[in-house]
This record gives sequence, C-alpha cells and structure tokens, in this order.
Amino acid sequence: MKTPASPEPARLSGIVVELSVAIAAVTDESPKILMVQPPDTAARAGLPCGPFDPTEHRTLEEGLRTWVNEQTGLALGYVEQLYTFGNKFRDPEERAGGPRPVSVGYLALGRQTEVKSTAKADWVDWYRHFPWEDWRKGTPAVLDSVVLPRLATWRDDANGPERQRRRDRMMLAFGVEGGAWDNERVLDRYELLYEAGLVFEASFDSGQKVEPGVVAAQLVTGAALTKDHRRILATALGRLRAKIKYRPVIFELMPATFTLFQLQRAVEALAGGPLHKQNFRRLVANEGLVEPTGHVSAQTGGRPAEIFRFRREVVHERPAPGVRVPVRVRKK
Amino acid sequence: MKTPASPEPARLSGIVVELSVAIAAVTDESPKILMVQPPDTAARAGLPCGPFDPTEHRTLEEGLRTWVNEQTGLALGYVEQLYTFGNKFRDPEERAGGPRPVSVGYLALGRQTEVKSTAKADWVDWYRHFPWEDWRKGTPAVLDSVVLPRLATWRDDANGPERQRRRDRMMLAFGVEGGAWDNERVLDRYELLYEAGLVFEASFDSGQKVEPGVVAAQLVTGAALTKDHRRILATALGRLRAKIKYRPVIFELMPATFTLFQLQRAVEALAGGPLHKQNFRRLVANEGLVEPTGHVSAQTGGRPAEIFRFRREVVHERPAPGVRVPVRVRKK
DNA sequence: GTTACTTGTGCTTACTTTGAGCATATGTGG
DNA sequence: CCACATATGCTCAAAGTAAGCACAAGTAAC
Repeated sequence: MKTPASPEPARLSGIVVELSVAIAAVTDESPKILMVQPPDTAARAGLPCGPFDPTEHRTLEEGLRTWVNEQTGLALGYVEQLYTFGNKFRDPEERAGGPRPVSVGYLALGRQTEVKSTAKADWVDWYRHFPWEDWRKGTPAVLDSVVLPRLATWRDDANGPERQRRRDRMMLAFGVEGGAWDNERVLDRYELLYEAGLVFEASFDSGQKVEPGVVAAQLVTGAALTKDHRRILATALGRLRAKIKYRPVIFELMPATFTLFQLQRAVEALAGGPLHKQNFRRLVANEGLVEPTGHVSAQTGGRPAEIFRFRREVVHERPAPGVRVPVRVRKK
Repeated sequence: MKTPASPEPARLSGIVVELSVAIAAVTDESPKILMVQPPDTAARAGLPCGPFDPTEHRTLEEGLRTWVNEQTGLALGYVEQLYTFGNKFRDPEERAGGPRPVSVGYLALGRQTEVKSTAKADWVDWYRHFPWEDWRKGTPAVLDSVVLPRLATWRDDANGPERQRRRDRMMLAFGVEGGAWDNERVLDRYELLYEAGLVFEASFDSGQKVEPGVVAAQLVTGAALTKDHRRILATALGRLRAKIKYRPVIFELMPATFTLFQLQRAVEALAGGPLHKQNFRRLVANEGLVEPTGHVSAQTGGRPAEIFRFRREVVHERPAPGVRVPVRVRKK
C-alpha cells in the first residue's frame, strides 16, 4: 500500500469529469424533469450536463450550479449528489478515442419555471421515461401487457442457476411471485429491463440486433435518453421516493401555500401510488409539518379547503420529519 | 443548453480521479477499519486510496478492487459507493500546483484477515476516530467533558441568526436541547466539529493558529487522518448504520456461523448502542434472517447458545430484510 | 330549493409494531 | 446443594398504521 503518487500527465489526459443533474418539479399533479434536446435533433434528449472545470469551480456542486444557471437561467435550490459512474464506453465518443468520462449525477429540486428562451430545454413528465412506475391509477398497463411477459421470456431463456438468479431479481425488483412492489427500487427495475434488453438503450449500447418482438417492447418501455441519463434519472427517482419519507423535501417542490389535498397529490405524483386521504392528513398534522394560513382555497368544486404553509421550524424540532407515506403497493 | 463538448486537453490535465475505500470488519465485538500508514511516518494515516486509471479499468469499482487486491492482497466482497468529493485544496499538494483531485469514496465490508506483509496497513478500531459515536457503555465521556461544552462556546461566539443556525445544527446533529441522538448522523456531527474547529483536520486545513483550549480539545476528539479521509469514514459509518436496518449487510461481517448474542454484539458495535436482547432475537427470528445449524456453542460460562447461520434466501423473500435496530439513544 | 355530486374534516376500530420486563431453561463453578 | 451466568420464551402496554364511517360545506343541475 502506498500513498497516491502524483500521476504522470499522460494518464491524466484520459479523464473528463462530467456533471449531470435531474432537476425535478411537480406541476399539475405531474412530476416533471428538465430535459435538454441537443442541437442535433436526431439525437436523443438528455439531462442537463456539462464538464467540471477545476480552474473555475471550488467544488463539484458549485460547478453544477454555475453552469446550470449560465445555460438555463435557473438558480438551483436543493441539490443532492446521487452517484458517480465511470463505466467504459458509456459515451460512444470514447470508442472514437475520446477521453473516459467520469460522470457525477445529481438530483435537484425546484418549481417549474421558465427556462431561458435560448435553451432547448423543456419540462417533461417523469413517467414518460418510466411508464411502469406510475401506479396512481392502478397497475400500469405496460406492466402486464409487455414488461412482465417479456421478462418471463427472458428468464426462461436461461437455465439452471442463471434462471434462478433472473427469477430472484424479478421478484426483488417487480414484486412478482409473492414479492411486494417497493416504490423505491426504481433503479433495480430499470437495470433489470436494461439487462433483459427491453429498453432501447440496451440494444443501442451493445450494438447488437434484436428480434422484432423486443423492438416492439422497447417502443412502449418509455422514452430513451442519451448515454446513461435514464439510469441517472432512475437513481434520482428512487432516491427522491425514499427521501420524502423521512425528510420534508416535498416542500421544496410545493408553492408557498397549498391545500392538504394538493400536497397529497404532489406526494402521490412522486411516490407513484394513491394514498389514504384521512390518514395522510392525520400524518401531516401530527408531524407538525404544516400550519394553517387562515385562508381557504378558491375551490375546485367541493367544500373549500383550508390553505396551509410549510412550517420550516420542524427541521429543527424533529430528528427526521418527512411525509412517511406507506406506498407499498401490493399487486392486485 | 448544449451537449457537453469535448473539452480541450489543457483543461483535462487538471483533474485526477482518486478512489478511497473504508474497508470495515467486526472482530471481537469491535468495529475495525483497514488503515494505511504512509511511508513518511510523520504523516497522518489514511484510508487505502489510489488513482483511477481509465486505460486499465472498465469501471470505477473494478479499479478499486484491482489495486486494493494488488496492494493489500484483499479481495473485496461487498462494495458500495458513498460520495464523490471535488473540493479545492482538499489535498495540500494542489496548492503546490498539483492537479485537482476528484475523490470517489467507497465502503467495503469483509472479515478481518491478514493483509500482505509488505503493506503498511493495519486494522484499527473505528471509534478511535469518532470517540463520541460509541454509546455502548453509556454516554461517551468525551461528549460531556469536551465536545458539548466546546460546541456551546463556539455557538455563543456568534450572534443573531448565525447563533441560531449553530444552535439548530447542534440540536440536529448531537440531539441537545430536546433533540434525539440519531446514530446515523455521523457525518453531520463530524462536519459540525470540523466547522467549530474542534478536530485537528480543521485547523490544519485552514492553516490558522488556534487557541490552547481548542488544541487540547482536538487531542481528545479522535485520531486525525490524512486529507479528508475522516470525512469519508464518517460517511461510511453513517451509511452502514442506516443500511443494517433494512438490508442484511451485517452478515457480510459475520463468520459463517454464530450465536444470536454474537450477532447482537456485532450489530451493537456498528450501531454504537446497546440493544434489548429479547427483542433483538425476536426481530431476527421473525424476519427469518437466520436458521439454526443444530449445534450449540462452546459456551462462555452460561447456558450454551444455539448456533445459527445466515439464510441467504431471505434476500429473495422479503423486500427489505435487515436488522431493524432501534438505536435511537435518548440522552439521559 | 331540492337533489346529486364533490371535496374536506373528524373520529373509530382493528391490527401491527415496538419497547420493556418477567420468568424459566440450562449451563458453569463453588 | 448453592449462587451465578447466559439463553430463551412469553406477556403486556404504548405507539403507530391501514381502513373505513360519518358528516360538513361547498358547487352544479333541475
């Protein structure tokens, strides 16, 4: 064992650190992500992402904030690091002799605001890229019609222990065969679909031909993104779903005031499942997360709802305040 | 917004990606970490760490495994990425014109085995670096005698909102003034001590002189490590404490067979607090985490204990098996 | 204005989980 | 036999959760 020696410049020139960020918002009960369309319109869309410049930026996060602001006009609020990827050939350019990209993924939370008109950026529904994750209106159609049957075929393509391994992973990720659906395992599910070749990126990355049935499946397993951005997005969704359960991050995504039902809708949008209304409001009330403003809402057709605001103080009062939602959707 | 252009080589040469790993084990009811002493014996010890070489390694994790094996002879089992740091002047060499280190921290789990004799590496007790984290024998002495009084002084050095901010952070991290001690907030506590200048690294990094009282405090706030390795270690401990609650990672650290009490001691060693024996065994039994081997232990002076083994199958059966320990130590 | 419908709010009830302790089992060494 | 130690089974109260009933207070249709 030795302390790291200063590596020779020749080695250094092979690495570029790239920062990618999933910027989340919730608008009209729909979870949104800021997506960027590259100038080459034929290319797939992707997350905002750019290089880390050590000569200008003191920290990775500062680098991220700076150029997101420069390029989209957004000032990021809550930012959280997710994961760092350094896989070979993640970026097709590398095959052409480009440097190895080491990519640091981030999750940012905010409210949907206008992005600079120069930017070819847009807010899109999160579930467009993960149609199997939205259980708000019951079991997603794509799950029973395409995903699970195709996964079963893939599982049966293997034999012996490999088949058992595939069965186990399906149980863990998708809750089949007695397992439970865990709404946080977004990454597990995406990676399983990737491994089974059921998302477009998989066959693109491998460069292999796939049979027509699989091509058809890929068409309905959500919109593909450039490079491994859908993987980063899956990581972000899983992390966010976990986090709202023990930290009041949901309020980063809410307007200053809101009704309890709006709050519930926002949580449901992220958690991807329906919640019991009475229990939800009891939970929120007991945790002391919100306080009434004294006003009532311009109603939408029923009894007017009381308008609340977030109590910032709870962050100081409780060790782990959050909206502890029980979104363990059980199949059937 | 634009897709990331290939940066010019001049910029590239300023970055080196470094991999650091906290390799954890539990021996004799004591949590251990593999620590490396640099050739220069005057320098502080640190975690195993080395550069990432994109020409040789397909992934970051593969790079980590490869050179840990080369340098210590260890074959890492369970490995988990923690966090990526890119702060300026993390490494003193950078001030001398060295490249910016971007450091990817990892947590690895294993059993304490002999390291290569060539390696100047050794297993040390984890709490040597975090004496305030070990509540197994009641409130750590250093907490009441040094840490909390010094933090209070530091808090009172500020005024207005800054003082309130410091008070809040103390409450959140150390559970003072009505807050609860959360055993997962290891990083929060370390960073607070760092900010308050109560750990050696803080004054070393800033290069500023400190008053004698603070120097005395630093002497008892745990052994310092090189660069930001103690921060990585804090991240690792916090993550591990969180993880044993919902994933059966504890078994990565246990021998093939064990008694329930040994298992409890291991969990206590990591969680940093005592557990209720009967409830612990009920929990473990209910979760189906272990199964009896039929043998009983060579006892240590009481009724012989039944010997168990880990049931690997549970990983497939339950969505989130783990030793859900309630280590919310309440002060006093 | 009555009715149907929508949304909001309070409360109850059964069930599960958790924290803590008592009691007993089965070994040791005097 | 005793005292002592550790292991193990069981009870019990408190707290937390899931689900539903009932009613309040609005709007829209007729």
